[in-house]
Amino acid sequence: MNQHIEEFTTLHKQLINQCLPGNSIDCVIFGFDNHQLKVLLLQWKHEKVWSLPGGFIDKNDDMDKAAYRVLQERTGLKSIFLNQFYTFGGKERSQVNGVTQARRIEKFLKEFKNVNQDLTNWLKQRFITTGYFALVDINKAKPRPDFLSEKCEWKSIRNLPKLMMDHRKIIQKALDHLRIQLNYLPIGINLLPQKFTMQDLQQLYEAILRVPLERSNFQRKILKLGILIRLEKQMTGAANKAPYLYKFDKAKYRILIEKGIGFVS
Amino acid sequence: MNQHIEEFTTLHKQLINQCLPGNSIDCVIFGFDNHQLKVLLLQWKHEKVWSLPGGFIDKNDDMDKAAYRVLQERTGLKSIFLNQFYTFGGKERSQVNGVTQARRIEKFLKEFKNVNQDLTNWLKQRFITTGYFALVDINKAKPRPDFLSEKCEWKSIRNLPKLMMDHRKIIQKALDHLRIQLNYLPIGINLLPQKFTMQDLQQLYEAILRVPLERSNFQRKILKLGILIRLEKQMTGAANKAPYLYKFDKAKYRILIEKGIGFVS
DNA sequence: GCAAAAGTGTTCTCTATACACCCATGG
DNA sequence: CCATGGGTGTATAGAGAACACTTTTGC
Repeated sequence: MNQHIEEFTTLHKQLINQCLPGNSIDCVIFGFDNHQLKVLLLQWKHEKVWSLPGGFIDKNDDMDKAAYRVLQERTGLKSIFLNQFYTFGGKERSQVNGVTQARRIEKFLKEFKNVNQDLTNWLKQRFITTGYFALVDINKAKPRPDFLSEKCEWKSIRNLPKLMMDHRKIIQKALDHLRIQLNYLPIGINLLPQKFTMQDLQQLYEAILRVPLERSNFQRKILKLGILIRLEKQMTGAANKAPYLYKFDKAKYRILIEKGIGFVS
Repeated sequence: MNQHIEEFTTLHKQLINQCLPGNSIDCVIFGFDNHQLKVLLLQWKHEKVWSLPGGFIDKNDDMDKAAYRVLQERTGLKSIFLNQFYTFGGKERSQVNGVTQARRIEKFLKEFKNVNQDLTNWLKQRFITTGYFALVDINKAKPRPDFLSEKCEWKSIRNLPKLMMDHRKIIQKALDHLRIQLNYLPIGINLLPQKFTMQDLQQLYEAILRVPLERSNFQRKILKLGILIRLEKQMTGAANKAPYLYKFDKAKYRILIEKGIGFVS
């Protein structure tokens, strides 16, 4: 418990003196595992609800850096695909199903006796939050709760738990963004391990788009992009033809990223 | 001058008591005129530099509402196409070419003797700004300067004047966004007058994309979307065939907006 | 040999592109 | 009748979708 008080004292000073008031960032961190698209979520201590990993912006840092730090601290990953997608500035956004975030915070902080009222007030103010979305290799990420939360886990987007504030809406918007991205950017490189089969990639696309794709056409379409390098075969031990493994040709991948599709006659 | 002092006193109270500190919004308002894509800009009093029309967020308003109000006050338009596109949170964003915004504000406010120091400080703080872009019919808009600025004018995006802070970057990002939008949304409805020729529409697309398009193919492509209604011919008096006028079929237009193009096999 | 999955091929349709052609208009 | 721009037609190449066919693998 002493450790908690100390952490809160540090937090208190950091937030009120060092962070921009009223601004936060939230990260929608996507991973792909077991044919499912997943999101990294935190569960607060003494609470059932979950939330997106988020943070505040140091007065001396770019906002992007704040997002980068959150991502790094929650996943342990350094080199990361990270993009801003939307800023949520509704005045009622801290409220969902009648539960206000202010009430939640008050209740939560009362568990820790020694907490300064200033901190409570700081946290209770209206926040405008900027959403970032990230694509990471789920096998390399090592989820770590922050000290406010008990759990840090991957949750399938098809079965999300109860989320606080407008975080469900934020995830939805991130997904919309991701789907649009898919139309003119190759994205697998961030979500898959180094080596993968064509089926892996197809299942990733299917998980994101929520649409079954035709196997042979998918293969042709992707290969024609010219960003994959075919490697050795993968002997699975199953009673069928062994699939090739692929990896991304990072140089060509990067060139393709520059383009996109265009309305050009 | 008395009027100014009063305005500043009102502003002072409004800002410090009524608006969220550290957050602003900026609007990139596009219009189309004389074959050129234009942006609505303001020029401060006693200054040569220009800026985007912007504003602050009332503590009791959604952020979207703040943007809507700015747009309305600067153009006089009510029913408007308005979209958030990006939030600019760089810590050095108020600085460009060595000139800080803080210095500019200080100098500017000194012209008005009676100004409270609190106001100066409030304006000098670090701001995170959210960019909105709008598409309006340039003929219906009635540009109005706010009381801080002298002029409010349309400027061609191909020849922008000197802009304060990171406003040039903001316009650039809005343009990028607009071009991407063009790939899967019809957008002319907001930028053109009720009736227009196919050439008008094509020139709008060319102005946005900065690419010449093939006349006959453009016509077919657009008509196939099924969102245009052909009207009477327009007799221009020129020595050539008279072009048809068109208007948008708003119902079908709206349906098409819902879709977009998709990676679906 | 058989089932299952992977890889490749074929066909059809639709779109994009380039360009040709005719039509309308006013001088 | 001619120059100019508008509307439509056409030919070709490429992409997407559906599906057939062949190959590989372990039982």
